[in-house]
Amino acid sequence: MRGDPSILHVDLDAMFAAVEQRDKVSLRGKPVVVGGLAGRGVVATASYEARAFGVHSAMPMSQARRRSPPGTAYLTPRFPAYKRTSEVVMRLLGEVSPLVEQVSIDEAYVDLAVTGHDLSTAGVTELARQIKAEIAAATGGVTGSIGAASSKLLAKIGSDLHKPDGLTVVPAGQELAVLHPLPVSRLGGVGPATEQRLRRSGVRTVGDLARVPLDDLVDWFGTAHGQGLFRLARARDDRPVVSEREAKSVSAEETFDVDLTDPVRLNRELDLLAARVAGRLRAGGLTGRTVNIKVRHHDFTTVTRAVTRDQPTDDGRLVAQLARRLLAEVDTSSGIRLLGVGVSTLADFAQDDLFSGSFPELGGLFGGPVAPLTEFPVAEAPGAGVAVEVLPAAPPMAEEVAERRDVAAPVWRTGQDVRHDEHGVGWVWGSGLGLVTVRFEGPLTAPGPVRTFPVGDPLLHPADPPDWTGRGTPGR
DNA sequence: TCTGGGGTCCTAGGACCC
DNA sequence: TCTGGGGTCCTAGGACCC
Repeated sequence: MRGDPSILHVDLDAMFAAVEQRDKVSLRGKPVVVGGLAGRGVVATASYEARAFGVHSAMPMSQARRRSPPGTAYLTPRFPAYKRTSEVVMRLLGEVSPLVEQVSIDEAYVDLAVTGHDLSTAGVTELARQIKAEIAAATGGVTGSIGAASSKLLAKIGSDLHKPDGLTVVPAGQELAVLHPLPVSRLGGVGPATEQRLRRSGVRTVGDLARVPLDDLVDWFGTAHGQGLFRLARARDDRPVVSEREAKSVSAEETFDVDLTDPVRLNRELDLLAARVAGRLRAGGLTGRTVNIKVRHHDFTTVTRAVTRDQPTDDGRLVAQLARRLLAEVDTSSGIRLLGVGVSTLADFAQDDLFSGSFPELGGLFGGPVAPLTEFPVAEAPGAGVAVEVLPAAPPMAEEVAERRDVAAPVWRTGQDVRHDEHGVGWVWGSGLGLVTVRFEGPLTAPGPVRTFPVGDPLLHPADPPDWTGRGTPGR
């Protein structure tokens, strides 16, 4: 905690609704609800006129419609417009200080300590007043509330204290006086579950929380959360303002208007989501090793599945393929309301390029760069079967051998998958390293020639993989 | 017509390695 | 041949935030 109120928290008031009211005169002074208008939509932002009727963010739209008076405007979000307004404000804040942490599209912390501004309470108050006026002028009337304090915690609480169009400066030394009367739910990180647990022990205000021993908090909430609450209740918060944070995951998900059961349809949706995620990865110059799916059942129970590969990817077809495998592990027969695809364990460079050369020596497979996808000519044994054995690189696993006489069907063993396309080219598809032995056989006769290939990584193959689904490549 | 979409962080358990 | 302990990676789930 600092000795000056040198951290600002700037929060635009009901931003989505405010932009709509700015852009359409007839909406001013009226209840405006922005969010998903379809059956399962929720409220993203309600204007203050709508909030008076009990409408708030995250409320189901159906409920918002019941609460709102006639004449309420229901609008689908126009993100590009909000983004432009956000950029105007962030640019403005960047002129106040070089250290600005944008938390979301409508919120940011500004560190004044790295500037030459007067950090007295009066000085900061005047500065915040100016910033508020500039925001309103630059955005055409969208207002922001500002809190200034000696920590992020108090700055954020301050900006919330007199919304909308509010300004609260917490003088150094006054933190506990401001904090302790507030309900615990005002602390960042205290949601419904934490609030409920605290209430069970008679804790309602931050002041109450400050009287709970550390051991109890750790008991109830675990080490990290427990210690965090202990500190926050005492206004101990030295989290720095950080301007750049690296993304940790990229994901896309969709809630369907009606629950889906058709596996073909589900797979198609998965492909679309995978393509969206991959496109955003590429746009951000990112690649990731872990592919996740999220499945929400009709009863809102949610499961996730994940698989981590050795090499990162930004290839939508590969993400889709892995996502389909993961989905195959989940029982979808009773109806799916939401499907999601994500990529995590991100690397910020495309590793593909490093290994797109020729096959390395076998020795290189063990710990070194991996080979491209292994191809083998199925046509070498026309009209015959092909036996494929996949031997993992690690000797202890060598007894796990996948064997299959018909490579048209997938082989599921040791994470490997064998296919062939209509051109008579077989593919080994998997993330493991090792050797694949292909034995070409005549029908019901003695084994034919045996060839051994290093198993590489499909991601690294420069050519388009074949369409294993038989339904065409997921389109864009 | 209850419950969006994009994220972050934490925990717990198991595998694996030394 | 009764078995320890720490570190790391991975997966699944949950709480939380805007």
